[in-house]
Amino acid sequence: MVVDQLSPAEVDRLFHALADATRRDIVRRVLVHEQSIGELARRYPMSVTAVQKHVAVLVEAGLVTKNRRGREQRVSGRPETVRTAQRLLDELEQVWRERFDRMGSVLAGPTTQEEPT
Amino acid sequence: MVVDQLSPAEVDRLFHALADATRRDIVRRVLVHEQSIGELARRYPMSVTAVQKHVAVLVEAGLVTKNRRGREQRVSGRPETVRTAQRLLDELEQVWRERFDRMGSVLAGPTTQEEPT
DNA sequence: CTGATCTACAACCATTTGGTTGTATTTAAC
DNA sequence: GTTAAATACAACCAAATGGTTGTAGATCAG
Repeated sequence: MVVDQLSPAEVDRLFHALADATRRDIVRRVLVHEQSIGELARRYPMSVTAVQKHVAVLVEAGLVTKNRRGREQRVSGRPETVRTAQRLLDELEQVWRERFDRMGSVLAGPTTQEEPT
Repeated sequence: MVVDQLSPAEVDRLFHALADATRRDIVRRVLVHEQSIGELARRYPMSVTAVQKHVAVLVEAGLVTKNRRGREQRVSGRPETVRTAQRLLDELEQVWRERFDRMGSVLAGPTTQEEPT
């Protein structure tokens, strides 16, 4: 039930990587098919260097990988890591669901016990 | 199938809000039961002001709400927004799944037909 | 009313972020 | 062997982030 293997810092990196529209778009593209830095850069109104940095952030987060192919660097998506993020949110939602279930118990009868602070 | 109503900037805010361990912990707590700023602050090694700022970020992201109750401000979690984040990730994963399906089609042979949209 | 508590907010600070330009290295093409 | 293309990387910059302290306004208790 506990997702981890990921340190809080890694989770930070993961969600931080997703908190930028350009990076999300890059992930979307390279989940469809790998693409070079240059190909990606042509799609955004920014320098190749800027895209390089975005890709570096995504690599650190584990959302994409780089594979050198001759003089280009092919970027491809890692769906497992998207899944990891999903599981983290599922855990969060589960916390709420458990409360919801407890509330159901309250409605069902007086046997429910509050957790002490 | 399309999640939207959320602008890219709103999605940015949502994931950015989740990209901090303290904020994730606050969300977890207030999903269980609402809590005042002060109560929350006692749990973290930082000032009340710092926690206030974290809560403000979470409010902007729609992950929590504040409700004044006398002199305190009760913070409670919004599970719908957690759900929204999940759907955004589901969409990302779906992009990959569609590619996977296309690859499957190729492997299965040329007779396979995509489901019309 | 007085005093304590809870929250708000401004000002400040160091670090990180997201971008730039410029230079260097590697690889491909001719 | 030159030249062009793709990437890497350092240096720089403005703005945002995540924290602090200090001050002030509400609200509750006595």
